Amino acid sequence: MDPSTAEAKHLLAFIERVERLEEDKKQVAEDIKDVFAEAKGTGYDVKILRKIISIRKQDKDQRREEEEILALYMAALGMAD
Amino acid sequence: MDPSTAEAKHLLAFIERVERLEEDKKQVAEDIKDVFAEAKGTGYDVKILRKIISIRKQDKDQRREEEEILALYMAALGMAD
Amino acid sequence: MDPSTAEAKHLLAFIERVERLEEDKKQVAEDIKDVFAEAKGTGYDVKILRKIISIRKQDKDQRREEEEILALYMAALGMAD
Amino acid sequence: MDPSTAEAKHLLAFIERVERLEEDKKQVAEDIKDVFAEAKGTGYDVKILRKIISIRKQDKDQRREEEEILALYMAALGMAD
DNA sequence: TCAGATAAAATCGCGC
DNA sequence: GCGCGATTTTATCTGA
Repeated sequence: MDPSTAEAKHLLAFIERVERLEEDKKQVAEDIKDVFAEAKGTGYDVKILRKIISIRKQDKDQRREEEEILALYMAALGMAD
Repeated sequence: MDPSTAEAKHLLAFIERVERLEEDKKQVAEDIKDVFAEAKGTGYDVKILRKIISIRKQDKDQRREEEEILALYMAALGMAD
Repeated sequence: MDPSTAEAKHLLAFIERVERLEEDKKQVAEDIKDVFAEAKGTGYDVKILRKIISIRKQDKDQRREEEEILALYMAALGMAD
Repeated sequence: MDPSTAEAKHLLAFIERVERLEEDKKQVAEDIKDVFAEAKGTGYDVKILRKIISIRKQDKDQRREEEEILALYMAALGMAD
């Protein structure tokens, strides 16, 4: 594709937007690692921290799922939510 | 590879074992679909069934995770479990 | 829902049938992993094994499709197959 | 653990920092999906876009690696880079 | 540094 | 046909 066409520029714009966002994501992932490293330096057991976070996440997910099934039940019973 | 060598036969044996197991897996997946189809025919809402199953699974996972973190805590405290 | 009603028992029966089948499926999936692990221990490259299996699967699908097309032609020509 | 202790607050602070960062990461991931969705709406084939991005990433990694090798050679030859 | 475990992406397939 | 969910593959990460 001729890179000077408007078409090519349009395409490149999308690609570069994604690439920038992926850079951001990578950066955030590194920030998370840094926090764990800092916690470890303060004496915390990283494995336990991860497990706590995982359980808290499951709690949240479970609550969300329960709300969803409630909505499904209400829809099945013809009730607005 | 010459398919008459012992090497080739050995390789083929692994491949065919996997292929048979994948057939089994596919069969089980179809059985599951059949059960949902039957439930639907009996008047159940398949989406709700799936959601219930999903929540029950989360319950089980959560219980398992809680046991794991308990074990981690006990290990951290130097207690056998 | 009152879990003692026939309705609830009926529902639970479906759910438990699916759960049992999902257990089976999980078990078969683990068996497949075990075979790959064994092959790996024998010196095979698992990634390549997977590739071979995938290609064989494609071949089979293609052959099946060609047979179906052949059957269609034969039917169109009024020939039994 | 008594959640009112300084210790518990300290722990919670780490956990919440990680949780916030994970929220951020999730948000960025969604932004990426949005860009792809927009590109799709403009007529692009998302699969191809992903392929292009993947190739560009490989190129970049390769270029970086080549620069590193070059630096190694130059260092081995006693040349500053 | 590597294997094993874990998590993330991409692809596939179903149901709506 | 399109989103959504499930599955599979790929990448990342941790512990030995």
